[in-house]
Amino acid sequence: MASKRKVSNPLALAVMALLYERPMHPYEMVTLMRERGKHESVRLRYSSLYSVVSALEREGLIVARETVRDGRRPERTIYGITGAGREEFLTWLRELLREPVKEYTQFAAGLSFLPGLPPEEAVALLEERVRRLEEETGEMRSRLDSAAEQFNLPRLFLVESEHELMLREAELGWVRVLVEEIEAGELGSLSEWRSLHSERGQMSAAGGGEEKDV
Amino acid sequence: MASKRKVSNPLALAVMALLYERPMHPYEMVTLMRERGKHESVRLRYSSLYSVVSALEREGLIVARETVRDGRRPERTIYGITGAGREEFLTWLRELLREPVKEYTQFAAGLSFLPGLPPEEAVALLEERVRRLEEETGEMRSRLDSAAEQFNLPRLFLVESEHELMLREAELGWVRVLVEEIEAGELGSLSEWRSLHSERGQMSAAGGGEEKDV
DNA sequence: AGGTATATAGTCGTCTTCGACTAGTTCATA
DNA sequence: TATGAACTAGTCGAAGACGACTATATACCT
Repeated sequence: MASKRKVSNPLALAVMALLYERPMHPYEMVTLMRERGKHESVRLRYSSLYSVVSALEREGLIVARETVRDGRRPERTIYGITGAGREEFLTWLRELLREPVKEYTQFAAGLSFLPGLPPEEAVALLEERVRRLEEETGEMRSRLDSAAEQFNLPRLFLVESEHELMLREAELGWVRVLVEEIEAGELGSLSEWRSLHSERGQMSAAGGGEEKDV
Repeated sequence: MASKRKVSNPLALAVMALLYERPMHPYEMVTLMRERGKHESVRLRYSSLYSVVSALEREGLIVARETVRDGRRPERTIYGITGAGREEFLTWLRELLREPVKEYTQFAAGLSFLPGLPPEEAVALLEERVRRLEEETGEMRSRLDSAAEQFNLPRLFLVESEHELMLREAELGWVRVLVEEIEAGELGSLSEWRSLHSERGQMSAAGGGEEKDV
């Protein structure tokens, strides 16, 4: 399973989902994705969109139906989904829901090199992160609540936003505890940690012990 | 802040971190990253590594020190970090720890199109995900415990693995609840949801209501 | 002696992805 | 009525990332 897809950008999934509903041209896809908040969960960039659309067409998952011209605007090509496209959409979607995949986050990369900073600085930075996460999650939660009630949209259509909020809140709780644990010396002796930075800013071991292989 | 870095692949951060310790050649970086488990938190690919190293050299963040040849093996170039490289490493690391950044996950993309499947199938897929997550988190936890005690490595050097495990466990709990909520009709009426799929497999609204903008 | 699996140490070409740019249209406003 | 912002609808070139491939050395097995 999880064999290589010919068009692997998740934006392609969104394109197929939209064309599953009805034929439309790329710019309309952008508009609809924005209206529905899908650009919060699927990275949307014009330049990628047009490449993705070409790739999908090349692979026979969508087809150009007609090109229309509106006044002197550039002409717009209207695409529709094919049978193969419908199948691919469903297969892909099932796979995404069924199979957890490893993601590499920026924060994980940062944490990997935490010993690269002295403990006091690490604590200060993480405390700043806590503040920013508090603000961010607060805003997410209120936007979520107001979106739900204003349009009385079933939660079904907001589930990805709830997921994002959940991840952020989990991170927030974890970082709060992490800060306390660092201060309590529970990650390792603070003096040893500090000593990695003693000689004129040179680290003697940025990555720590030699034989970690988790 | 968070202005564009000239070399933005997180692998570059790892390269600078390693060269902060001492000069070495690219293949040795791979070996060290593997030994220390850094490839779990920073995506490591040979081909990317060599591009990243060239880019860092081009930008003056690292320099080639010497090239040595060992028998008839290809020659290896040994790189060292520059002053600019040290600064860039620290600045970048601070930014990663201080500023939360939005990440787009595969699962979030999948969730966005959840209404594209009938509720019974969605539940089945998510239950399968729960099983896989249980297995995965179980393995992660035992590897983490054994790594800590076998080498009695301070937690400081495992913090990114703890972070990853925390995220997975949070997801697991959330998906379990989600399944129950779907079954209880708390995301929206199951019959309405089903009706999106009634006409010979055609969806009438893959993305749901028209005016969501969370 | 021969075969093969694994570790070493990369190169190359292709496909993807992105940021920057173009260019016409509509609308408010001074 | 000129002017500048915001919206519409993309194109293009360059850089980035990845998979597939190459080639030697060494250890192990039979």
